[in-house]
Amino acid sequence: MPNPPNPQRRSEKSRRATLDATLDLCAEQGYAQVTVEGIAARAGVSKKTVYRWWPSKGAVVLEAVHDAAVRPTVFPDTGDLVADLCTQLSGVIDVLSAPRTRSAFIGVLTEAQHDPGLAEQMHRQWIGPRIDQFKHRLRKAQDQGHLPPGADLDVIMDVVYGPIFHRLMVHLPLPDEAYLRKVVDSVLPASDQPPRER
Amino acid sequence: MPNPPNPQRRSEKSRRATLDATLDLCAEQGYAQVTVEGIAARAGVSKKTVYRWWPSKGAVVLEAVHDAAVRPTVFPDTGDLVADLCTQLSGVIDVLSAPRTRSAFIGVLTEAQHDPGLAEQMHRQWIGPRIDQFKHRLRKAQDQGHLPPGADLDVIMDVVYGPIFHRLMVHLPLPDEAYLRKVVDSVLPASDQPPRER
DNA sequence: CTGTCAACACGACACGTTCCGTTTCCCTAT
DNA sequence: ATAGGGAAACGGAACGTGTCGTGTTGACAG
Repeated sequence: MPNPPNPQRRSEKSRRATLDATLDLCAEQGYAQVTVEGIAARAGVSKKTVYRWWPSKGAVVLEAVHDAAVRPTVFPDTGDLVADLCTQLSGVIDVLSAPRTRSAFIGVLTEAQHDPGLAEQMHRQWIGPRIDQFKHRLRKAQDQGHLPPGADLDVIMDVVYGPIFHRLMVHLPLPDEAYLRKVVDSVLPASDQPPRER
Repeated sequence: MPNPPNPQRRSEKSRRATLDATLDLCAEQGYAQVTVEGIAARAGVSKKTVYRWWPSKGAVVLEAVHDAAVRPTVFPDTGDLVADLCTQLSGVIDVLSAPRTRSAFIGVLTEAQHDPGLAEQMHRQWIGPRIDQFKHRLRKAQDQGHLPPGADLDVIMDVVYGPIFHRLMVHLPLPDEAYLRKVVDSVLPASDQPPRER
């Protein structure tokens, strides 16, 4: 019986080679053309090894993208809500534009639509934390009087992130900084002037 | 050499059976599990026949969804912009919620991310016309003074459709009517009535 | 701290499956 | 007569699994 492998003995070298090969291949051929066989070959790794640690191609790509994208998309907190929003959104757009991550990102996002397991993992290690950070930042802005207490955080989140996903799905060019600012401005209830000073 | 088939002699019965079987199978098994072989078998049609008229599974599903979704998502014009927006958006959400169309819709949308030909066709016969209708309706509202002349139609479109795609991709429940209205209200520059004080 | 050793992750390769997209052959309707 | 439709089979690609040596690794003894 295949006992679950022991993570302690896992070869970090193989792991890295696999993830790197994955992003490279996604960039070169596009997500759909990438196969587990191809990844293994490029990484100089056995297919068996890939399947030992990941259940599917999607899972490999998810980890590869997560690995590469977490850093550029952290949520800053400089005290200036609008600026912070724009910074974070720009980070996301960069990841969605950079050749090395774009296809992999889109691929895993779309694959998660058909693979419940992948969707669950993506949500747990990615989407969920982002949403929490986002709302946390917005609540803080509320406390500081930069945002009305009654503002609907869900609506704001949808409206701010929505355009990126909309344009992505519909194959329109992604928003640039100026456009982003327009969106952010158009939706954030302009109560920037403190109702009460902090 | 395979001459291009003659559309005049095409069997409408086979076409319908194929499209119906496609939606059924998508609903039953999910888009990813559906195969051309399965479609042909369910439709009582030869695989050859499918490939004679469509280049790929994605193309079949695109036509099937388009066929089923065009009617419920037409853009109304009652003179009331907010109401019309909500109506059309509800139509889209219905298609994205109904079991028979949901999986097929999402499937073709995501597949188009990896298949340029499919993306092009989807844009030509679907997305493009919708965008045109949308902007046409908004310009009319501008002419009638229901929307400020300076309003950025692209921003409005992104912000209004964005939440649907965002929530779809991120696996959150789709907006309901009340939520939609909130979004629409929050973004439409309220020049609907003579400038009200706020 | 160091040498030993069994466990186990690894790479290589081969296997049975599934589905693809195409082809062949014959039938049928126009 | 022509051309689309149905049945069946094809080679090819990729899947996910299994086997088999090889060699690295971590644990333990001294």
